[in-house]
Amino acid sequence: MAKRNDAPGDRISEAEHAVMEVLWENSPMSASDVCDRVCAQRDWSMPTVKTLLSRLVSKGALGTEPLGRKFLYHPLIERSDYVGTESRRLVDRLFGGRAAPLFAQLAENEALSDKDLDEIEALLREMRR
Amino acid sequence: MAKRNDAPGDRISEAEHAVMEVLWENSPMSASDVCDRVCAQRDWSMPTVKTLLSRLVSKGALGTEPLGRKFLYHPLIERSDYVGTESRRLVDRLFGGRAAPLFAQLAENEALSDKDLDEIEALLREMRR
DNA sequence: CCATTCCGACTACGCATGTAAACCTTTTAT
DNA sequence: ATAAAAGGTTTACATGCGTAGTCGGAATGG
Repeated sequence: MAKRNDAPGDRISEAEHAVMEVLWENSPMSASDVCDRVCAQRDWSMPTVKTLLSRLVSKGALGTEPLGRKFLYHPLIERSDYVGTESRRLVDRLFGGRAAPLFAQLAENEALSDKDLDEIEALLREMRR
Repeated sequence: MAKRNDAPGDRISEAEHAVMEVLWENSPMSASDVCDRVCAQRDWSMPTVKTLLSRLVSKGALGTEPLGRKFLYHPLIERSDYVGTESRRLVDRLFGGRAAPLFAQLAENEALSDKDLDEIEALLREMRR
């Protein structure tokens, strides 16, 4: 197996991730639209969002499609891929690649709601089949 | 509530984390001993390890205790705290704070061994009580 | 005692990141 | 048509991080 990186380029930083989130939620979007959403959460200015968009494009995480003279941005990598890669990174780094200790950790920190427990149980049962 | 950071200072970077790992495994240790262990895994040189140790000390993650003219380093923060904080960060950032989607993600990526499943099931049963 | 060695502290440096201003071109409104 | 607005590109800059060299003092060996 080769690199597990979907984007040919580098890693997506945390700030960049916030931008990705809004584009994953609502796909082809212009820079100003992205700014509207993102700047509502983080307190960023337009130039900041522009920079992040550019970096994501050069990292191969976003693609652009010209609409008139404007650009529409859309993700080139799947959210599930990103999330999967990041999750695995954490599990590898902190738990020697084993998921059970992670689960135990979350349990200990009371980070598991009843709903979580139910859903996990359901998933478990499903996987057993 | 204030800051969720255990160490009064800043975050522990990934390289720093590697140093913390060896000290969590074997607590009061001199810089050269740390270097021996760490440099076996990552390909670092002594100065690099020294730098990381210093940074960890100034971040409040490590304490030093003079032994002769040498220093012995030991963790000031618990591994479980660090691991817990990091896990929660990831869950918050990627899964809206819910653990079940993380679990689903790992399941989908086949990141769960049979052993993991067994252990998680056991934990689940235990928590239900 | 003097040279070598060991060690911690300080300095260095390039790259990523967070954050943003300046600039240039094109469109739009007056 | 001309000024203003909109949008993408370039440049900027401080901080953090990965990685490492140098310095100065203490210990040790001869």
